[in-house]
Amino acid sequence: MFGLVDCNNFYVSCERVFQPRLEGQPVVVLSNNDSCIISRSQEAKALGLKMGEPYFQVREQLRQHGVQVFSSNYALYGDMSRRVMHYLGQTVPGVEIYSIDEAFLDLGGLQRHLTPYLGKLDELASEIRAQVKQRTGIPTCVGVAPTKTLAKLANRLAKKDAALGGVLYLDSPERRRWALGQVAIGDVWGIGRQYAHKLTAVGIDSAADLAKVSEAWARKMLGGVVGARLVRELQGYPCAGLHPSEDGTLSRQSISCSRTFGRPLTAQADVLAAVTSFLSRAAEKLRRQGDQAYVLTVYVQKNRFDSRVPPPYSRSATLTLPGGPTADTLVLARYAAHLLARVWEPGTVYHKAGVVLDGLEPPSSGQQLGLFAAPAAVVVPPAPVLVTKRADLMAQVDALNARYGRGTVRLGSTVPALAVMAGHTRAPWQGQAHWQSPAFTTRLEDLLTVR
DNA sequence: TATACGATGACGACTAAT
DNA sequence: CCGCATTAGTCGTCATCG
Repeated sequence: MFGLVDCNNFYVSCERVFQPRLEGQPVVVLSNNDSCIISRSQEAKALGLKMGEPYFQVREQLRQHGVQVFSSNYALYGDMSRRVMHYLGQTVPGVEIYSIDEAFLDLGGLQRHLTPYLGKLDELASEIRAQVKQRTGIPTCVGVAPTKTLAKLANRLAKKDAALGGVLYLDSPERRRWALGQVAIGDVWGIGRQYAHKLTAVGIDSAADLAKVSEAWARKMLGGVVGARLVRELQGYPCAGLHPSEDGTLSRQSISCSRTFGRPLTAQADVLAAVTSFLSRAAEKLRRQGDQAYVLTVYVQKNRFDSRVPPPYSRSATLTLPGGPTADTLVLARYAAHLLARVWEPGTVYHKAGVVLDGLEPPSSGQQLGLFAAPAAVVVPPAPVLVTKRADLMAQVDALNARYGRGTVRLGSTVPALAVMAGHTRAPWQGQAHWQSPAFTTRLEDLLTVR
């Protein structure tokens, strides 16, 4: 049996925890560079504001209705997420952190101290919900069902119907049949816009309709094995297990960093500064995870919303690192510069860039190489003492940046000389964040004062 | 003026090895 | 040496989800 804990309007809820005046108010949180709406309070949803809506298109509407607007504050949201996940980890034996605001729980074999809840999983779910609220201030809903897909579905219904008290346990086939009939096809986990359109065209309008199709049909219509699994899960047969998150953290298979620029860029030196900066961030995340990367991708994007700009909007270049896996920012940055030159088209106006680290694996010790090992003849191991010095250097840089703030120590190539000479404090690729709340939980000077 | 970011997986085209 | 089939891997693009 699976539980799904999903925080309500998570980013808005995080802002509300530290600013109770926001309760009952329409509130939205904007994405990076104050571009798009990415979190809405119930009151904001009631005004018709949509997820992903560009800010500049609704600015007037927000002003008219007195909507409280926030730039995103990921330091705060990440910290609140850790608090929620930490409590869940302490409480149930298996927790899979699915996203910043969601976790799957293994409610199959409960530990002894939870056995009073056996057969009363709705009571356990209610208790978890109440404890998360009390300990972190974050409201949640909990769905419980025999498969992950049904737990997602139960969670959605728990959110929709306030009479359920934030919890729905699909404990019987009858309840499951009822629940399937309540959910529109496009709201099923794994059914996006394309599939929803395809399915409604042939009269499949609800989760219940989809649960009735044959496996062969699902394979044909919904991308092979993925579709077959989805239908089986709706029928109550688990096809996906729980992947517990080790000590409350998530280990990624890939790490990326990308941003839309503060303004369109045409100079390769400016984009290189951006790419190098993104690469530095990605490499920091890589080292924090304790891994090395074997594959590096750099991509650049034009403005796909500009009708004068013809597709393709994006170009990428990927490289399997000739020197083998590394977590060294300087090594990675050197290759990133080459990859940027490969995708660069002179005379193009660029809008966004990003880097991706793939083929992540822990540092290999001695001769032992991992999944992505190159042929032995090609592997040229650097002198061990040098590796140690470089690893030490990276550790020192990470420590300084952690202590004195991100960007205290950074690569020279992230700082375009012209920008410095012109006295700009902000690099041309950096955006704005006009309405950021204080880092209530992670910066000493921003801590709340209680009188 | 202005339209997110990050993670995952699928697929087609291509290459190398067997 | 070539042609063919198969497999694994690489690389670029696209779609989906939260």
